[in-house]
Amino acid sequence: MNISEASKIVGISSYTLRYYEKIGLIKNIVRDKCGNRQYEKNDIEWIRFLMKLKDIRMPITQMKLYAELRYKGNETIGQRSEMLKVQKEQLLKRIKELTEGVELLDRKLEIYKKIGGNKNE
Amino acid sequence: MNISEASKIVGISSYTLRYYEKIGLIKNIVRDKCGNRQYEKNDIEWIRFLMKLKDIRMPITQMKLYAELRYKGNETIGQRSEMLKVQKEQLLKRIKELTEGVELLDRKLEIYKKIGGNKNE
DNA sequence: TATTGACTTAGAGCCAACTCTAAATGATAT
DNA sequence: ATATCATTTAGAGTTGGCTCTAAGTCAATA
Repeated sequence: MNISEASKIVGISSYTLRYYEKIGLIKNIVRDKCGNRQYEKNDIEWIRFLMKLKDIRMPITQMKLYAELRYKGNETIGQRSEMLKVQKEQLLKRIKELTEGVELLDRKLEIYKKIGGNKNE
Repeated sequence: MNISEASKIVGISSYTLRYYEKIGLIKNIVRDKCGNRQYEKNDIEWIRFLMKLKDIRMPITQMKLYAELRYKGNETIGQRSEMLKVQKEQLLKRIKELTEGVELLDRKLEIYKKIGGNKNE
């Protein structure tokens, strides 16, 4: 599939797809006879995985490192595991912070309920 | 307390404190005879609350709206409650996404364990 | 009195992560 | 054949959120 189709199915713009390639997150995209990018199934899967890493706030620099290891093949699986473990720890920490954030909001909402009545209801 | 003391106790730079004032997140800071900022107890509390909102990824534009309502006084408590409720919903959604992220990482780590052995151990 | 040091301001610079522009090429539709 | 349209590239511009610089003021100390 070409770039605009790929763009649609992964949910990011063509600009961004080219940008990811430019900075090395995506590599070895096949070109057709006109020189246009032809994204294949496993490219799409990889981009989807990248989007997941992005969702969980892995910075692009980290993703790039991960991508480099991936493109080196199976002998880097140990290193990739380590990276993902670190990422997981950070995620768990973050989830804890956000959960505390919810509690803070609940406390604040409770206070507002007491002093303000509910003028918007 | 002056700006550098305030900076230390809230954990953000003097630059950032002035920037927050410039964009309207913080207002009405008392000045001493020399024109230097004198942060008071309730200023510090407000800044700490702002930092919590920031931690939970409320964008500065939203924080600014919230700040404007706060500086208008108690008649805006209804609106502020609404904002915090929206923020809370977003947070809960985010927590769910991150929890799914942890699961994704666990699945990937399981796969790596199977195919790669553990070359880093 | 001279200098040191913390503060003041307006505005420039920086970084991440896009987002877009301009100019060119090549395939398809009229 | 000409126009239209998606694509290509390099590189410029944008946004959010700071971060710093330059030039100046003021109070305290040697």
